[in-house]
Amino acid sequence: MKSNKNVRIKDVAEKAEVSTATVSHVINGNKYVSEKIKNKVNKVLKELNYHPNSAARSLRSTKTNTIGFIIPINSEDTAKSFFMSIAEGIEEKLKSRGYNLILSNSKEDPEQELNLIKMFNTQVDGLILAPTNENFKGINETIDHNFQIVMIDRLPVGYKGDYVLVDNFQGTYEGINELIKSGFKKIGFLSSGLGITTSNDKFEVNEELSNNRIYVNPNNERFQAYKVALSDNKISFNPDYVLFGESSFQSGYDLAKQLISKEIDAIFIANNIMTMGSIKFIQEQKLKIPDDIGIIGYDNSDWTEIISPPLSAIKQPAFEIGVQAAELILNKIQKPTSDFQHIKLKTENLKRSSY
Amino acid sequence: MKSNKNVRIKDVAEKAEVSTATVSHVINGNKYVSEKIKNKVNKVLKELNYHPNSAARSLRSTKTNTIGFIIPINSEDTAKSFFMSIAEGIEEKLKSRGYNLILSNSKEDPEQELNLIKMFNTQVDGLILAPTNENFKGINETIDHNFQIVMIDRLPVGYKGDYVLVDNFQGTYEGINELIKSGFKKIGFLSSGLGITTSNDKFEVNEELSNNRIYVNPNNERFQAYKVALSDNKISFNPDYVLFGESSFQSGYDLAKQLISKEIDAIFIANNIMTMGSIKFIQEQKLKIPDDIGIIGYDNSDWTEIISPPLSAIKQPAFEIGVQAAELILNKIQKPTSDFQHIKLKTENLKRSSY
DNA sequence: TGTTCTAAGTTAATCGATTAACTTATCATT
DNA sequence: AATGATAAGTTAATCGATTAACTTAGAACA
Repeated sequence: MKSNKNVRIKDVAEKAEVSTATVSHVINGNKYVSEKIKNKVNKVLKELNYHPNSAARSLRSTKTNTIGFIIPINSEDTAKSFFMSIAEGIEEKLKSRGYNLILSNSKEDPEQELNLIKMFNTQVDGLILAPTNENFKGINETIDHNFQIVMIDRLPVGYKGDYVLVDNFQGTYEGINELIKSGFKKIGFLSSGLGITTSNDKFEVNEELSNNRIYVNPNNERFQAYKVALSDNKISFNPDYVLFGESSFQSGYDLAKQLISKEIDAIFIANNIMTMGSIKFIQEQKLKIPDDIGIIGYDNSDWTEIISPPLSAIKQPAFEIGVQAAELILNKIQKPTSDFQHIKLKTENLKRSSY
Repeated sequence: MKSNKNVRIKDVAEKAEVSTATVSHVINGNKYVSEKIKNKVNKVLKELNYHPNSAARSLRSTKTNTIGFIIPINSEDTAKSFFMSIAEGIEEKLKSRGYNLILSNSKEDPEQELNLIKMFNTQVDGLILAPTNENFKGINETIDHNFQIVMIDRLPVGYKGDYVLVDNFQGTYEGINELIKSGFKKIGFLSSGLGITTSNDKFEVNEELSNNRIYVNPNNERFQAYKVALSDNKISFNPDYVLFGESSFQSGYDLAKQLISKEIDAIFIANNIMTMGSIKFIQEQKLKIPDDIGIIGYDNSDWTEIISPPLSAIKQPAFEIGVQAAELILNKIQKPTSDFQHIKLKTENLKRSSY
C-alpha cells in the first residue's frame, strides 16, 4: 500500500516526453517505434512501475482477458480434487498467455448455473463449463454476449460446440473386460444418476451418444460401456445388477449392501464417493477383496492405494483436461472459427489388487 | 451468441425516455427516483436484458468487484481438496455480495507468488493469500496499488495485517494429549518443513509465534504444541522422535520407516500426504494399528474413514476459513480501518480407531 | 527544384457507467 | 405575490487505454 494515485499511461508519456499513443505502441508493439524512443519509454515504464489499468483496457478493446470456469460441486463431493486439478490445468495455461481465471460454483444447480452465466456475460471472453443444465437451449438463451464456450466433463442435449471430454466408454469397457478376464461373471454396476433421461431405451443405441441427442453425462457412457462389454463377452445383461443412486457416501454404502445381497461377485463403481461408501460396507462385512468380491472404482483418488488391498481404478487425466480446454478456448478467442473441436482424452487403467 | 452489439445504458435511457443518469440511479439506488420512472426504467431494463459493462463500471468507480485468491499447490498435493474447500467458502460469500473470485496458483514458489501479486495489482479490490513468501517485506514491496489483504493458513514474518488461521496449536495439543491418555509414551512427530527458519531455538518460546517475529507456518505451531503437550505431561522431549521431510507420499513413507525403527509407539503426522505415505509403510510392515502403533493425522480427508482401521484425525474447518476470509476482506473494502482482525478457527478432533 | 512517398509520431474520439453540479417545477411560508 | 426550499431529473466531465486519422520531416527520384 503505497501511493494512493495510480500511474497512468499519461504520466509515463509526460515523463518520457512522448504522446500516450507512442507509449501504448511501445507496450503493445502493434506499431513501429524507433529504438531510441522505445528505450526511453521502457526506461520510464520501469521507473514508474507502470501497470496498465485493465478496466480501461477492457472497456476500450472489448476484451476482458478473463476466462470463466464454472464447476459443479456439492458440499461433500470428492469431485473437489478432480475439478481442482482441472482448474490448475486451466490456470497454468491461461497464466502463460496473460489471461485470468474467474472461478464459480453452480453446485449442480441448473438455475444457479444460468445465473452465473448471466453474470459472466460482460465479464469474460470465454467460458469453460462443466454443465449441469441438461439442455443447451436454456444455456444458449442466457448468453447474450459474444463469447466462446468450451464444455468439459459433460455435454448437454443439443450442444454442438467445442468440448473436452474423457473417453468414459473406453475406460469402463476395458475395466469390465479385465474383470471378466479375471474370472468374474456376475458384475454389478453402481452409479449416480444419468440425468433426467432415466428411461432405459435411450441408452440402447450407442450412436445416439455421439449424435448428441441425449445428455452426455459420464455415467451414461460408463453404463453403455458396461453393457457393451458384457455383451461382447457373451454375458447377458441383468438389470438387477445395476443400481443408481445419489452421489454420496451413504448412497454408495446402501447400494453396495443391496447389490451384494444379490450374490454378485464383482462391482464396477462409476463414482468416486460411492466407491468409498461401498468399500466401507464391504469392510464392515469382512468380505475379502478380491476373493469374495472384485472391485474397480472410477475415478482414481489419492486414497486408492493406501486402502487394503489397493484399489484398481480408472484414472482420468484431470489436469490435462484443463490444459486442453484452456488451449482450445484461447485459440478460439484469437481466431474464432465455426468448426468445432471435439477432444476426447484417454483414461488410464490402474490395475492394483482389488480384482 | 445473439446480437453482436451490447445493450448500453444509453439504449435503455433512450427507450425509457429518460437520461442515462436516471437509469444509473435506478440501477444503483443511490438517488431518489419516483416510482413511476423507476417502473418504466425497470421494465425497459428487463425488455432489453441489460447488464452493466463491468469494465466501464470499474474504470469509473475504481472498484473491480473482484477478489484474488492465491493458493500454493504442488502437483500431487492432497492440499488440493483443502484449498478447494476454502475457495468454495470464499466464492459462496463473494457471490452473495456480487463479487467475483479470481483464482491463481503460486505452486509454493515465492517468486511466482510475487508475480501473481503484481498481476493482481490493478485487477482486484482485495487479495486472499496463503503465502509462500516467508517475509512480508517482499510481498509488501510488490503491492503498489491500494488493496486489502487477508492472509490465510500461514503468516509471513513481519505481517501485521488481517488474517484467518486455524488454531494449529490447540488441535495438535489435544491430539498429543489424547495419545498420552491412551497410554502411548514414545510419540513420534512427522512433518514437512518449518520454512527457512529451521534452527530449533526459534521455537522455544511460544510467544514469539503470537508476536509474529517468525514465519507462522502451521507446521511450526503443530511442532510447538507437540513439545508443550509432552512437557505438560512430564514426558521429556526426544529430538530423535522428530523428523522433517518434504511434503510427499514418498517422504512420509521413508520417514515413517526411520521413525518406527526407533521403537516409538505412536506417531503424530502433521501433514496429510505424509500421513498417506506413513500408513502405506505401516501396512506393508503388517503393523497393527493401534496395537503396535497409534496414529493421528493432520488434517482430515475423505479417505480417513475407509482405511482400516479408520484414522483419527484433526479436522480443519476449510470452508469456514474461506467464508471468514471473504467476509473479513469485504468488510475491510467497504470500510477500511487500520485495526486488524485476527481470526483463529478451532479444529475438530475426530477420534476414530487409530489410537 | 519540385513532387511524391514513407517513416515516426501525435491528436483526439471512443469504449460505457458514474456522479458532481446544475436546472426546473412544485410547494410552503410570510 | 415574492421568496426560499425541496424534489426529481438532466447535463456533461471523467475514469485510462486504444487506435483511426492525421501531421510533418526527410528521403527518393526525375
